[in-house]
Amino acid sequence: MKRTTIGDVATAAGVSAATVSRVLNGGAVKEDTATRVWDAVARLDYTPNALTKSIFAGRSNTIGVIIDDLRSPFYLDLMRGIDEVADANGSLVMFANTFHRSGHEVAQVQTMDEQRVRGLVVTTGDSTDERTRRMAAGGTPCVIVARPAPEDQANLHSVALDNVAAGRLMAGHVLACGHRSVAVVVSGGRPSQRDRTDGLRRGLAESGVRLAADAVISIDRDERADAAVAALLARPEPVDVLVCLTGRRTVAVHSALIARGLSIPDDIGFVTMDDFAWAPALGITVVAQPSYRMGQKAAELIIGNPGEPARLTFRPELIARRSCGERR
Amino acid sequence: MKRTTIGDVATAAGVSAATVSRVLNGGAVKEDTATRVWDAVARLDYTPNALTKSIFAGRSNTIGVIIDDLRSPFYLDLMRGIDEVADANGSLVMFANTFHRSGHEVAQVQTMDEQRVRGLVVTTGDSTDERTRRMAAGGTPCVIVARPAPEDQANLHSVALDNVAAGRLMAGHVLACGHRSVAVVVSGGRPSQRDRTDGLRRGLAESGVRLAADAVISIDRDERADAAVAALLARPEPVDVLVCLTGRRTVAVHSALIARGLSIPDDIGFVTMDDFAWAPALGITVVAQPSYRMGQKAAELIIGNPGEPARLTFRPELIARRSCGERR
DNA sequence: CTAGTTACTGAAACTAGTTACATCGATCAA
DNA sequence: TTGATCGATGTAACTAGTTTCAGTAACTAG
Repeated sequence: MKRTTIGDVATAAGVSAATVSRVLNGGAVKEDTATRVWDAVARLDYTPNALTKSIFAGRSNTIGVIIDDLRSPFYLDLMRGIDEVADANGSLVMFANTFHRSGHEVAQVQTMDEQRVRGLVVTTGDSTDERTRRMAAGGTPCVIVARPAPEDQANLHSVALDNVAAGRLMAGHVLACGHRSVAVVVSGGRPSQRDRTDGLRRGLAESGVRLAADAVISIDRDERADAAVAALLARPEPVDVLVCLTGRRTVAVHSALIARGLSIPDDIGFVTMDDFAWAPALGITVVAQPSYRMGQKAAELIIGNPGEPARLTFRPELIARRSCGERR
Repeated sequence: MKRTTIGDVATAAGVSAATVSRVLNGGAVKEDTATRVWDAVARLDYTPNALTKSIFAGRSNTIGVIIDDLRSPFYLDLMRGIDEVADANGSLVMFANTFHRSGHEVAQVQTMDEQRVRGLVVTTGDSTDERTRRMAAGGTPCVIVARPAPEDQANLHSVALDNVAAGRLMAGHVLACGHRSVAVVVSGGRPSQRDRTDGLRRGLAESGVRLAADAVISIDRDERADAAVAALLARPEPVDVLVCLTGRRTVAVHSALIARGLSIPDDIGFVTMDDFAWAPALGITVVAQPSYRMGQKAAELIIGNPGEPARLTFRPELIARRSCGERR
């Protein structure tokens, strides 16, 4: 099924393709000529080919986003923030999910580069990979989200939470709620997780509370949550509060606690990362990231594209509810 | 910043652009020529321009998705399903969010058409709009999700839940739990909402339970949930169970109930649409749609593109938990 | 030793548009 | 009346690739 081209419109209107282009994009054209062209456009149902425009422009008007998994309150809101700004600027969002297949990321970045995206937001991988770095070097603004800030390189920006502060915020709240024996769940060994753990550990240490090495367990799949919680609770020292440093595991860890018949916060306190729709209803205390705003900023960095690398750090915010045994 | 083109690679390798193209896409090329070309590709960091390929092919390798709002368990899982199939087929997903601005949808469809997407998934709007219909007529497979099946037209497919069955399923369960006085919350007057209401009403009627007209209230924004619930409870007849026919309002409606100090299911039963991550933890009974599978099917319809229109209807599934006052 | 076949390669045409430049007629000032 | 200017339009070159066609060289068969 051959589509209508600018040439077809030109023929129908009895003008050249150049004139049609001028009518469509605003050039000097006599009024009745323009009318004839618009008429032909409507009659032939002509839809210009944006791909062709893009190849001429050197790049498309699309922002690429590479994400591990949309389920995860943080990434979902990030996406929404990116999309909002993109939409306001007439940009589209192209989206690729790695579904946790590490290694797939490089291929996705390559694909985005082939699509000549206007900019790229990368949220996966432990650090900035070589492919992304080359893409930035090639002139495409790239924003690394929630990873360690990359080396100083043009077009390579970063948007991240102050993870150490997040850990400290949790430590402060946990202590304020009267807890002294803390157990921690993280997911994987990502730098962001390490920073949160460090912040928590230091925050606790400043009040003389020590976080034992075996009181921190990493869960890389939801199915492991039950076992991890069991291991944590089996330690000789009884646990006052369970701190979950990853929003991605909140459901699984919370469920594991409930499944063991523990009542929150009476039997055990619970704090986690990232606010979510059901947190108020469940009374779960969280340390929230401004994920929507981070997404907006990421998109703004791409659209504004300051030459020199920008490094944006966001402040975490404690939303105290009931799950940590807050006094009312 | 000028990017490396196939011509640059050709010059560097001492061959013509045609030969480079053949090396890259698999044509008959002498081995040492190919080696020289690959060498030049690596040395110059050449990334082929997919846009150019697409313009030649007549269409891109991207699936367009138009959605109201990603927050909503149904749409999120639908997206994930689409993405999974797209990814497996080397396709990308291009995403546009209408953010509930009705009318914006037509512009989004137009944009997707300009991008020459391989296919389009539309989930917004009350019915199939003219623009989408024209796009299908132009040869782009379009899948209408969760709307009334469009007229019989080539390339225009539909994927939907059997909404009447969903309503009946709810009626059956509500009755089985011993409830007789039912109140209902819907969102907007979309056909899917009407069908669910009809199914519910008929299911109840068959057991002699009448659903009063003023026992059904529509909420089109989360903020209205409190007022709507108040109005429902203010009716002379006491309400046994509140049925929420839209997954998008689950949080708001549930919270409104809790905010009034009602205990679920002791004071009032609660059933809603669409399963979600926290439903097991909260013990909320739902009628689930196979949203992930529906997304996969939508993508498969686009990739497989049967000429004749396909109309896929999915069966809802009741997941009984505790919120409806289930006997154990 | 020649004709036919095959493998490889390049020139040129093509995709669907944009844009620089040339052209043409009309208007206007000298 | 003539030269200059201007507005409107077409021609042709350009974007970055793919593909067809033709030609060359090498190889095989008779």
